[in-house]
Amino acid sequence: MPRKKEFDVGEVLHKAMETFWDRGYEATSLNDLLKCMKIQRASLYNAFGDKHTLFLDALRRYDSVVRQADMAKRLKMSSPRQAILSLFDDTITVVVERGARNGCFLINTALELSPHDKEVAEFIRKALTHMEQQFFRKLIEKGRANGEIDKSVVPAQTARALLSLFIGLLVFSRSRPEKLLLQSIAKQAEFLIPSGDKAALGPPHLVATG
Amino acid sequence: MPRKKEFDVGEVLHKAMETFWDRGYEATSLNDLLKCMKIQRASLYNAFGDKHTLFLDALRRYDSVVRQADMAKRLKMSSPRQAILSLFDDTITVVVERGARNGCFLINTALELSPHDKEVAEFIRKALTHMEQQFFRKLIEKGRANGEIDKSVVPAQTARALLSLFIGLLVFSRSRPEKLLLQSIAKQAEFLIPSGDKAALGPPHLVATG
DNA sequence: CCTTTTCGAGAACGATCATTTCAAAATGAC
DNA sequence: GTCATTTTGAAATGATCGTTCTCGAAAAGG
Repeated sequence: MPRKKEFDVGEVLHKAMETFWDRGYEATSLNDLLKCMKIQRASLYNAFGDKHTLFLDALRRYDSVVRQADMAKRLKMSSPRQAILSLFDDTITVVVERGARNGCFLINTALELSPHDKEVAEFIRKALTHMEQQFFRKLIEKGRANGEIDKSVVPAQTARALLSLFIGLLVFSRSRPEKLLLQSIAKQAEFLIPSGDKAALGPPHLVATG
Repeated sequence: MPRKKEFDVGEVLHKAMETFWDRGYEATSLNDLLKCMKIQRASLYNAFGDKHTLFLDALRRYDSVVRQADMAKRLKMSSPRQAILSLFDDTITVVVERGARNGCFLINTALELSPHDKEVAEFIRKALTHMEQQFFRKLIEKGRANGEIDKSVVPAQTARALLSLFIGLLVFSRSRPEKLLLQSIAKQAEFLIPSGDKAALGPPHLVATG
């Protein structure tokens, strides 16, 4: 039978993902991709079809390898409340200390392509909904159940607010990656999920300090 | 002296702004611009320089004519707290009822160009900072002063959180323009600036309902 | 062996990109 | 009317876009 592929498909797809993530869809040319993926033109078209298909594959890879993997890791943490807060804290750490200014590939793409690309739009819609329902909402419910989060917190609504705050954080990480600014946002995330009977604290808005 | 211009510069710039706002910088071609501005190639280059300069002009126009004008209007409102909340409510109304899915030109551009265009990045940084300090922060301080907003609210931090929430709202308006989702975010904005002595309400996290 | 597929390296495709150029028409000042 | 100036319409620029194709060499299975 045929000759085997000389490059690892997942590996070069990952490289493509990084480039699209950094520059967006329109600003990334085929030559840019070839350079970073280190494969030939024919190989790219043979393995991935066209640019748009490659982009969707890269987006899917980001969603599973980066986003869902990270979420799964946090969902397994023993403290639901800490799982949520660690997402904010870790994001800040990566931005401030390691200088990661790429934001989130999904959010970047949501703004660039969602209004004009139905296929991309649908994928992003599902990913954001998944993040809202299966990450934030689920963790809030677990936290309420085990007493870490105050019962007054409404899961559905707070999940949406946390996601919104997190999106703001990601936007800032691309345009105003200032530590104090990002920390204020994380602090308010904490404020949205006040501790329950397991941990004693005053009314949440009284602990607001930076 | 010379022949007079046959088009209104501000008018055609406004048209260019709308197109860039809708599609972004890279996805908008010169032909797209010429079609929507209804002027000739030579006229465009004569009046605005090149595409990048035109884009910056459009961005500046958006900032002054759309953003700053709206902020100024709200800053003059009698109730500072309502001024903030009306920004969220009005945005939702425009998105849900008038189908405005363009989001915010500044935020869209922040994600598309900020990491790779220093000139744009600096302008956006200033605009976002202005919005944080001169709109949210100033209104929170006024609200605290006149008793509409509880004294426990920390202006600097809450201003950042509100801006972050608002950015989330704008991102969603481009990718998930669902009324209930957007309203949850607005509700949490309300939650971040609990009423002071002028209006009686329980602890803020107890009023969470849709 | 032969067949099949992928490889590297590149040429070539037509289309579109942003930008420049140019002659003709139109305008306002004199 | 004349001249200077700027618009207009359109053509032409060279570059780059995504995509297809060529071609010989290399590698694996029958």
